[in-house]
Amino acid sequence: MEPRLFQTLLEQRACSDCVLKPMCKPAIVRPDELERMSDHVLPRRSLSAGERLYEQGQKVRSLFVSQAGVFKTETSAADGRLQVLGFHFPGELMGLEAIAGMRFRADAFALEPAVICEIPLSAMETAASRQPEFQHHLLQAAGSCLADQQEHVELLAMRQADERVALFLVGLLQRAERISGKEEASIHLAMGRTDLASYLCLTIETVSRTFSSLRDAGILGVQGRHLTVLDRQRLIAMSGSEGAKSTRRA
Amino acid sequence: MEPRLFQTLLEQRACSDCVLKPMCKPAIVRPDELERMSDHVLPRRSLSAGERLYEQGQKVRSLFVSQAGVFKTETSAADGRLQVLGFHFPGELMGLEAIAGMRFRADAFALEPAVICEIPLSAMETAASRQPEFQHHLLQAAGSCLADQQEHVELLAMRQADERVALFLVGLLQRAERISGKEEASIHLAMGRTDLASYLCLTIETVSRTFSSLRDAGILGVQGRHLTVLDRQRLIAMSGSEGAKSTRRA
DNA sequence: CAGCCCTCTTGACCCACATCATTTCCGAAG
DNA sequence: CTTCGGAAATGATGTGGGTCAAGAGGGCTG
Repeated sequence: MEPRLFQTLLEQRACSDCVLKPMCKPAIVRPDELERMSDHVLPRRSLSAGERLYEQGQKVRSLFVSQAGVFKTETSAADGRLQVLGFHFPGELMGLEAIAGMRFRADAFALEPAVICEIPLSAMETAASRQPEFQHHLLQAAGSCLADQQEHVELLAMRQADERVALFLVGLLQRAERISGKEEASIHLAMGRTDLASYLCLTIETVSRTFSSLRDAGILGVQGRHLTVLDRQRLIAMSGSEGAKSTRRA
Repeated sequence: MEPRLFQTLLEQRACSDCVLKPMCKPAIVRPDELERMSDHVLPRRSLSAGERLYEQGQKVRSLFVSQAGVFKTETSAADGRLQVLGFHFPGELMGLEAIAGMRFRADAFALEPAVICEIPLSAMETAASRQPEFQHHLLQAAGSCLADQQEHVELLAMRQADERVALFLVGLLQRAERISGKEEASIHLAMGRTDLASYLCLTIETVSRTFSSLRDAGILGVQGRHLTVLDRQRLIAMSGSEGAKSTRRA
């Protein structure tokens, strides 16, 4: 796919599905007009790959929604250990977990060149008060974040490494398909093995070995960060339900 | 402590700190008056130990806040595996993660005799629109839920069993102290070893062994569900920071 | 094209924790 | 008090994946 086109698709999708849509000036706009729009109300900012969006401990003034590009959020413990808490795709809200303590609880990094929409907290609350519809969207978005986090816990609770990897891949596939609207046969990983391993609470060696065994089983084609789904059914089967062979734990 | 008094303390604390306070009729009321109040706006319900508050898959009409008693939320996977996702203390919001899909994603059970406040979604959104202060509280509450979930992930990412247990206990201690307002030397576990193990992604045997080794190390007194903190400093030290001895993982 | 660096892969070994199997504890019922 | 049953503790053994150690690509720069 031609990059420019891909970018445009992302843009359409991200904006048409964005929690901030009701706040963003060209809220309801025909998709074919989106491309040439430039006068958005919300401030935007471009980030290059690896650039930091916000920093753990920093005071929260705004929340963010990726408009293009995938982000990761990552905490660093006192002893220096890093832990990837989540990956954030276009249209997904970032930073909500920080508003209770008014400080960001993690660093956020762009994993690839990205465009971010910023929403000042004060503007957000004002808009939510005035527009019940937006308030509703906001609560829905909060609920989604929470549901995502729960899924992360459920993923970690699947103890076999291959189940975790499979479940993660199925999740990626679903997110990609929700964006493109069609069934995808390939996955491009925005993150490296290190971030992947951290997110799954495994080592990079284990992730690598798991990919290899999926490849050997004819389920997945693996070329670095480019994956090809060869046997969708078996991949889905591996991602949890089939387990139950041995293993106890309540 | 006399049960009646304890109940009263819980009641004061839960209500004075409740997200729903601005919606609940006797919102600002002197603590000494709370005890004899009975005409609350929000519907309440008593549950006995083990009773289910809501069920996975059920349509969401209301959110809940425990007013007294600890709850657990637990998902059951297709293959029957159960996973405890969280424990919910008085004053904490339950069910927000469900509003994106409009169905509860987990079962909720009272772990002990409990009183629950119910808030219909429609009433909540209306109130939030009319009272910016309540809207603000609600968003803060959503942020807290999210932060709690992140802490759960961080807990699971601490791989050593004893670190997880120590971190969990320190968390309980903090919650108890936030409620009572003073430093606590003992912890009463509302949950059994099975729920504890599930939450920590360990087996009950490992939890039990970890408790024993904490006891043998003179850090903790263990009598079933009643724990005594003997060496607070070492317990806190174990709960993460000290790690970093071996183990890699990014 | 060579040299370099960085990410990923693969192999060999080992340990923390799961698993399986008893035993002990403790509260409720009689 | 004794009996009973479920929860918790303890012991013995096995293994998934962490750890350590080498390669193997693959994309830069000179």
